[in-house]
Amino acid sequence: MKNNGPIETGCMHCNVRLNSVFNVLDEDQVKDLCIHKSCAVYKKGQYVFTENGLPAGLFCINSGKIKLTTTGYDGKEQILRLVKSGDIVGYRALLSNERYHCSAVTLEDASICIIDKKYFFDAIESSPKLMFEVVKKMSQDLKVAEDHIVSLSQKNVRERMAEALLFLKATYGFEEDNQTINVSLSREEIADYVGTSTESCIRLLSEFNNDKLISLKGKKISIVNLQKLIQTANIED
Amino acid sequence: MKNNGPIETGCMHCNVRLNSVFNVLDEDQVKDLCIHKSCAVYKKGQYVFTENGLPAGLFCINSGKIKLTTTGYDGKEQILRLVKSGDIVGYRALLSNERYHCSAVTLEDASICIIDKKYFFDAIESSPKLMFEVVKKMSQDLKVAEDHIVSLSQKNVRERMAEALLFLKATYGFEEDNQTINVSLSREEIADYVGTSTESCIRLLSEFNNDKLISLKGKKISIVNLQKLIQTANIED
DNA sequence: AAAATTATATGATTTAAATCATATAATGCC
DNA sequence: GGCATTATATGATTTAAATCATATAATTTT
Repeated sequence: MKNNGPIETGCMHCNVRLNSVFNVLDEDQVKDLCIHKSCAVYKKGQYVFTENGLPAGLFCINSGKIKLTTTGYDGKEQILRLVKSGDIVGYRALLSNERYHCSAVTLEDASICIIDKKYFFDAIESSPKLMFEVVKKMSQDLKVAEDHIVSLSQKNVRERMAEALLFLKATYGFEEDNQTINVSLSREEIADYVGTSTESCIRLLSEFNNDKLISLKGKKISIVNLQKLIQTANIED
Repeated sequence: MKNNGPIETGCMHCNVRLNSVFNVLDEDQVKDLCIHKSCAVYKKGQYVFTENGLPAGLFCINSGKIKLTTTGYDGKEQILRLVKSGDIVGYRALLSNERYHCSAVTLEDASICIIDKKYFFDAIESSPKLMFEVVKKMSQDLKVAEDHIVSLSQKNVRERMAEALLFLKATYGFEEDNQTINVSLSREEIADYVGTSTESCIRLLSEFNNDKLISLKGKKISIVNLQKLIQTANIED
């Protein structure tokens, strides 16, 4: 027998509502939001949007992990941000009415909503709360970017590598074993975030492994000695 | 005889109104703005605000140049942004309700307004246009920061140095001679922006000078061969 | 104006990290 | 399953850039 009741997969129960900037909206506003969004499933490695493209709306990550990358000099990739479920993506170009200056690529299979551009603008104009949430998000990303600038400017590769592992842990957390970082990146991708060569990245991970700071199993990295890793990253506070 | 007419030094005629995010406000709104701002004069080298401080309002640069710096590891200074007249400063911490994560220091004598925090929030809530202007500003700063990340990750010091000179030119423009960059930074400050040692910075400027890309007179740097400097910076497009 | 401090300049040396090279392991593919 | 491709690993060499050192020029301070 067919059930004609409320669709359980709607916005009411999705990550976008619970963990994202949209948590400030009330039930009616969320319902309204659902009308103007469309959901899509992406396979690992697919592009959500690409550099120089025009934003059609705001992307909300329902599930899956995404990297924001830009093509630097000689085609070398730079990972600018790492995004997880509940996050919004592509807001910068959208808000400033520009083309994307980076691409978004899924790191694993993902479910992603796109909220229509026009509707998103209406929503933030009519809800200062939502606007402030988006502003806070951008403000946070700006802070992270500027912290990254300081690292790249002042730290050596070993320190940045340790810092990157701590950053991955902070972003994606641990798996059930409480020590394995819950994301799979290639050595090259890690290098593209850290700002080093793939070989140096591999070498340093091996060293950290030998020094029992981390343990390696394929692409999975476990933090074995957090305290020593923090020391290696040379973080203040 | 005393003149009781309109005060000519008010907001109507200041840079903040003309070149800044506030250009979207109408005459009445600007008048209102004036009531809630106070202006102050800063000597070269003075702090406008400092790292970890709490924002009391939004700073608007009437005249003068400002650097935003953060203290990195081992106390090494990092220049994060360079600001000119007409710009707003300190909006990030203010909007996200955080402490400053960088300090603002005047690079020359400056005249700076501060707009009361509460009033600024009221203003952006009541004027979506103003809010969008501020958002665009932050978006721009985020883009610049991420471009800087790519440079620091992928370019060598020589390329970054050339790029920095082009950035200084883009930010502050030329003097009347149409080739001297209109800002005076110490070699150390340039190094703190480029992410290199003071010695390397001095050496590279000397080299550029010998190679007739630039010419040096004290802290004043003139771009003699723009085309070659762009090549040295290795900029695409 | 002289002394002291700080900024700029340049040479010599060291070092971190990139590059080059090659081997092995893992993954995708017909 | 076996072949091809890509990813990881590690050694050897080179190179860019930091560091150390010292000198001179330019500011500040007294």
